[in-house]
Amino acid sequence: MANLAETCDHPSVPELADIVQSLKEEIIFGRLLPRERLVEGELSDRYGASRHLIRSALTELQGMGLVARRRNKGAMVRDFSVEEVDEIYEMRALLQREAVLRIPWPIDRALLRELQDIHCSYSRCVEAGDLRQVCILNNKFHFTMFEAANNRCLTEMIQRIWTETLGIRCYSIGDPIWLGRARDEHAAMIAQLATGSREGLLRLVDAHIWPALELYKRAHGGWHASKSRQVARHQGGVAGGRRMSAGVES
Amino acid sequence: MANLAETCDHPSVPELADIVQSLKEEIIFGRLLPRERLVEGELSDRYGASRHLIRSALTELQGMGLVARRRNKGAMVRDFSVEEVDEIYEMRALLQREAVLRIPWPIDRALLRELQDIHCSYSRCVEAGDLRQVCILNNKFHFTMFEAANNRCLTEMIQRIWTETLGIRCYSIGDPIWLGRARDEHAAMIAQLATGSREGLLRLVDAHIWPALELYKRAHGGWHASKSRQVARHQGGVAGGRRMSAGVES
DNA sequence: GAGACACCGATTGTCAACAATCGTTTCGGG
DNA sequence: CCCGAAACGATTGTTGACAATCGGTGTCTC
Repeated sequence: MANLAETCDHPSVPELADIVQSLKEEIIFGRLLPRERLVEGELSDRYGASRHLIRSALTELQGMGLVARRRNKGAMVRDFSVEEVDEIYEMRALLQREAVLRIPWPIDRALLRELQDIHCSYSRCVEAGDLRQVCILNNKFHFTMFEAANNRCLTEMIQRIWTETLGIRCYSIGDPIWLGRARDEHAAMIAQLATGSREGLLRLVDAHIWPALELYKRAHGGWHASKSRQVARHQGGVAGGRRMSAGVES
Repeated sequence: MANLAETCDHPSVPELADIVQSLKEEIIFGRLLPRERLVEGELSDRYGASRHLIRSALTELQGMGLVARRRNKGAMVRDFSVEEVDEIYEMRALLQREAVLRIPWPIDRALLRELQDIHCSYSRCVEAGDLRQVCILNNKFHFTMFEAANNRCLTEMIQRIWTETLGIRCYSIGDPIWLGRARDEHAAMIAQLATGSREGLLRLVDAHIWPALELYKRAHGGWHASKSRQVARHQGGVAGGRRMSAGVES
């Protein structure tokens, strides 16, 4: 997830951005697992940063929906129940579908070229096994496409779900089989953009998201279904998702 | 109602919740206008709270997309260009439509009853001119309906847009004509739920959101179109909206 | 008089010490 | 042996002072 630091102006003194980025990567690459505690003091030592900075980073991650916090109890990597994951993926499908529907058709040649370039780099990194770069280029590929829909609000919502589900997709990101398959699917998308139909692209983009979900579910097995319910209760009114209550709100 | 503190666990030491709530209300009722600066010291004095608390409140409002911040320059009430507002409303329409499509049909009688009750209270408050309560009940009405779609992710996304657009809808919230019309539309929705069709409800829910947008646009006139572009640049990589990559910004 | 530079006030960002809170363990009584 | 209460250790939340930064103003030179 490339460069939040460069685009997001405020909460990112260089060091803070680094910490956020690092934690994000530890989550997506599975070194930090869901429900794992994030103790401020430990992180403070590990990164050699003041606890204040760590707190800011956690707040930011919380805002991104990656971390859940409970007052006086600390932060943990956010965990999703199977039901929640299903709901999230339904929305992801809806939004991505909408994005594809809004891409001006036939596709702009410059955009197509850009996607092809990204895909080339992507393929190379897959070969080389550079997971970190694969991740970055994967994001770039999809968001270059989604941004063509020309609706910032839509792009932001997809981005939000994208980030939230980092911890879910961590099960597929390291799987060579899945990586190869994703690469092929990207190639197929480009083909549809170049000489195919919008409907064909729609099918591809939609089909593209489910394998990671299946992998996640399999990793959690049936076990997760009951367990997660406990956790859901344990997390209480999880503050991570900026859930909001019936405040006056308006 | 009024108990943000009880439902949202972490970021809401009672006092903090109050400040956030208060600022939110000042924005929706138009006492704080878009682009208005929010100086920490001033707010600290006004609320008699420590600057630290004010900072937290601003961070929270930023997370909600109501406030934009720039490093070392402070916070301001977030402003939307006309183009952005259009994009946001398109998404609002999409999501609300999806919610209606997901409500189990025929409608659950208990839910219908609940909506009717809310609508009764709502109507009374409209008569009484209690704007604050009107707002609260309006939210409650819509979210009771949206939650019936049974997808937390969807509800949260609608909620997010709902909050973000508080500053937009402030133009209609005080208009008696609009209030009466909204009340009638709510009644019509209940009628469709009770004995009508899903398609009828869809049309109503969709039509319901546009008047506020029109009012906003009229209030800004053609003037806003050019002006807002300057502002967009001035706000730079606005950090409020958690905007993503490559400063699309244009 | 115009432009560049340096200074200054206003404002935000950072830090380290202190206070409050939670979960757990231990101790005493039944 | 079991149960409840109090004290402890581990963590998080809060505060006030200090440092860094930005925009603007005044001045000096050409």
